[in-house]
Amino acid sequence: MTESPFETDGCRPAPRNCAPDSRVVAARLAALSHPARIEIIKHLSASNSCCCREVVDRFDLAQSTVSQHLKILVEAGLVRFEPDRQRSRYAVDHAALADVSASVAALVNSCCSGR
Amino acid sequence: MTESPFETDGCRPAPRNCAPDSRVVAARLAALSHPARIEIIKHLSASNSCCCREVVDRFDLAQSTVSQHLKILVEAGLVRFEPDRQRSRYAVDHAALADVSASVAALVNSCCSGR
DNA sequence: ATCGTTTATCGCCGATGGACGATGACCGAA
DNA sequence: TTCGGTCATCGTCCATCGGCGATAAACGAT
Repeated sequence: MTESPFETDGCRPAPRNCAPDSRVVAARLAALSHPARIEIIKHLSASNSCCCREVVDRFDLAQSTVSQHLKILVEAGLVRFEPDRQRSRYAVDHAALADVSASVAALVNSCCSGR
Repeated sequence: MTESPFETDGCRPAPRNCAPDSRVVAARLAALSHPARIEIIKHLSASNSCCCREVVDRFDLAQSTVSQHLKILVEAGLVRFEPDRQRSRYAVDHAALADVSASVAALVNSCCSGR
């Protein structure tokens, strides 16, 4: 794979007149909308950075499943990936995470300001 | 149908050692993780309250599809529903929305504080 | 070279999501 | 009552998700 999670699309299908913004926000929230991935994010953050195996040990999920969740998080740009010898180091991208938080806050604000 | 989306569960499946919190947050984010629903939330908020038809006119989605999206938002507690004659009035629950925002912010904070 | 470990990917499967059209209920107006 | 508009629900279809085991690649150590 090349890189950016949003190069072309990678978002859910949306009706015609949806702001592109909504698609991006939705895609990021989708990455966060699974309990296992939320826990993985927490775990990564607490450990600063982890390899896949550490996460597998923590949760009782198959290694392939964890790898898949990690991939989804990386593709959403919420987690950074760096190969390290035969390991893979995964670390939370705090800026991206903060950005998601800001996006949600902005949505909520836009909803309240319009009243 | 009987009732509340969370009576027993209504959340996504989660590995054993997921904080119950994560399931609740994930469920709410799931409701927000679709571009159409985000746009619907914005529209509801801008109009203060809408009936289903108004939303259908705004987006080119079938009435049944919009109704389904609204149902999901209501079940997630993000939108309030009130029957009004033969119409249905839908309005954003700003408190609930703010709560979601707070949940995400808390997640992000917990990730940053642990460093 | 061989083994053990770690990882990503593949294929499969059941379940869910998202879209639609059709239908029937409800209600106001004619 | 009948008609038109609004709505929720049902059934269907297709795509995606989420889980798993199996496999192969990569690499360090023996």
